Amino acid sequence: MARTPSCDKSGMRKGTWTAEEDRKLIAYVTRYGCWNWRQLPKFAGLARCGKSCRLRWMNYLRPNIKRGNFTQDEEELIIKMHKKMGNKWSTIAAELPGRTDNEVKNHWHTSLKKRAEDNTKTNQETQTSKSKDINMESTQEQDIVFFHVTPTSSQFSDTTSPLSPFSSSSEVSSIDQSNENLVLEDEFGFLENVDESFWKDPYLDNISNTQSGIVQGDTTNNCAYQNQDTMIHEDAFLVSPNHSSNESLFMDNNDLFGSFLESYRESTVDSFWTHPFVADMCHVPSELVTPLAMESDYFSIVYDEDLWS
DNA sequence: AAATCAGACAACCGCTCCCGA
DNA sequence: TTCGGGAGCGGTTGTCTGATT
Repeated sequence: MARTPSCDKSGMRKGTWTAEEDRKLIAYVTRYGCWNWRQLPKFAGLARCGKSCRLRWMNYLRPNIKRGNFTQDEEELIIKMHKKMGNKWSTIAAELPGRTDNEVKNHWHTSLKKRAEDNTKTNQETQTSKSKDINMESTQEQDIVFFHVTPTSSQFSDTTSPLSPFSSSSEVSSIDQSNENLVLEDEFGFLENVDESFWKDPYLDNISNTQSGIVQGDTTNNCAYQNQDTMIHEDAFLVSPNHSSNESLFMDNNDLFGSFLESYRESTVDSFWTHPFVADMCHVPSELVTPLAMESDYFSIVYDEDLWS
């Protein structure tokens, strides 16, 4: 998936974005906004063209982006809208909160296109068959075709379940929708299932305070984990507790940071899983994060108490 | 176990649109 | 009204990953 990093003629980096680049872009845009994409990389300390920065922010880093599999409703809407307006991906994406045009476009090309074609074919055959018996006066109803697809594992999650980068995995199928507590334990049973050896990992030696939940952060080494096998984000954003580093910008302006958190509070819980903000949340002052965690059944934090004390 | 294939998706490229001077 | 620069959009590519042979 990741492209081999390279540079173009002018020395601009190309290819996959690194965690460090993401961090710089997030930090800059969060503080100053995207006032000029062309100039932005220069001020943000990025050796990227503005276009690349914009794409990265719009498609992956900005808040409220929904990751994970498309629901059946979303897929039906995409197919329906595509039939009506063609490749107007941005218009279609606008009807799907949290989805980007790029994501919709990719999903169309990888799975929906063929399905839509097959369905149209089937539909036409059905119509041909019917026309032998029925003299249809109008074909108006053919303009909109609904596709009823047999749910697969990738379509299992409904709109009420948390969409995380892991929600498409097989463990989701063990969800007991009738018991929320059980759901959390089954799907995200990290805490009770943690292998002792995981906590002996030198990366996590300094973790001293554990709240129940899902996201496991390591402020010492800037990593966030979903479980011992799945690191959500390496080189996660560390907000300096002593205001001395460049990363202390959130601390310097609590109003700004407050509004930043507010955007998460207003969004669905899905956004907490948006890479890499989950990790970012692990590295903000506990007094800011804890209330946020209390509001969500799905979010919590592990942090280095000594670091923040 | 290795090779091959197909699906998925991040990212680039070129074109068009829009807006301000 | 025209022109230039920036932003946005859609097409396409390149690479990874999991499934299959």
